Amino acid sequence: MVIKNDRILEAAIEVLAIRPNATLQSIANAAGVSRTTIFNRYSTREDLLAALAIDALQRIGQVMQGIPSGENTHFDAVLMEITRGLMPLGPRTTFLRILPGQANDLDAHWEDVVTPLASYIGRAQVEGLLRADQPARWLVASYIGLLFAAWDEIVAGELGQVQAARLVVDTWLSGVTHRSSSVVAT
Amino acid sequence: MVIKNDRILEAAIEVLAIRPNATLQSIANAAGVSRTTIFNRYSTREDLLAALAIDALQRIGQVMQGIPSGENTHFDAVLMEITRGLMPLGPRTTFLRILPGQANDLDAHWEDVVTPLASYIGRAQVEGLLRADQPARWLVASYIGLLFAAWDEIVAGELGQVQAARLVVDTWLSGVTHRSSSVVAT
DNA sequence: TAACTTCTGAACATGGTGATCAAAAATGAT
DNA sequence: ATCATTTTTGATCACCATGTTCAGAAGTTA
Repeated sequence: MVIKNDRILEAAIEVLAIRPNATLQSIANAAGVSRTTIFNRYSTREDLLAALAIDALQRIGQVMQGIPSGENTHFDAVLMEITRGLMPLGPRTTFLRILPGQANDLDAHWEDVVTPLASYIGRAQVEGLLRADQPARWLVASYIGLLFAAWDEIVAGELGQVQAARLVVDTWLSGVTHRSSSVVAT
Repeated sequence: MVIKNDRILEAAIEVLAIRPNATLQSIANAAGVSRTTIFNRYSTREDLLAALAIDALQRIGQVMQGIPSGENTHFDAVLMEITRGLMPLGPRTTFLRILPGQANDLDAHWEDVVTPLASYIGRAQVEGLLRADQPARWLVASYIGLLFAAWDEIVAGELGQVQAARLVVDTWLSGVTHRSSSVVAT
């Protein structure tokens, strides 16, 4: 799956990040393109928004593809690498939440995109690396939840990408309760 | 702070949950009220949306008020109680994310609402109950992140409120790594 | 140059938002 | 019950973003 770099999408991300209600005209201006051209490519405004979300999902998916499908030899290390790879995508993922959530087929895309992670986590659970007293689905959901939290903090300027990745992995694996040593090597 | 039960707000929650782009007219119909009346109370559409968000925040704040400000004698128990209290608010909190996030003053409201939790967590950190190698701000953010994850799962019908609360607390405190016994009593 | 595709600007219809206002309905006080 | 006040209502209007159509310009490929 090739992720193409569309001037319109890039401009839309910029403009909508500042003003979510921005006009298609203003997006067209930012993209250096006619408003008609936008309609040529995305028949409705909602289509454009959906394209933004799908683009974000594809980039997430691309990172997730880096997850090995074999044995979990270096679980923590792999998890950290994936998490680091995801950190830069924060600004793009805003649209996954702002989007008209209705019963769109984004959920299905999510499933696809997160599949490698879900499999990886599921296997780790079977192998005894992750606790088995929680639903596999929750393990995935909780990781994603921390991911969104980290993205928010990064966008808010409260965390750097490296630190954020470390916090996500560390918190997800070990929780926030005080203990002498961390599971993940610093 | 008294949270009033506005027919318009309740109708808006219902209608917008199904179709986020619903017209004010349809909301008015659902509320059994004239469209003009909506404008009398909320001067713009965005105002109405903001009112929904603020309402959700107020309800969250009300639960947070239940956090004791004294010593942390039963940290886990208090955390669980608060988490359980928050679980039913899932559907209302959708608007906190769907909202035109721009530079509205919702962030400030957030700060206010979460203050009791932040203080509570900060104190627990000082007392050695929670790990001190992570920013206090992240401890709060990660909890909220798991909260949103749980709300999503509940709305998706994947979890019940009781189980979801347990997962949030358990995961936040102890993480997902396999260990023999849970920190939180079941 | 010629065939073809994409982009563009203009014009138009549609529909939701927001404002205005006088009449109607509900509320409240005496 | 009467009167005064407030709220609601329906109707009308202007405005603007969306979405459509289309002929011509610009760019591409052969």
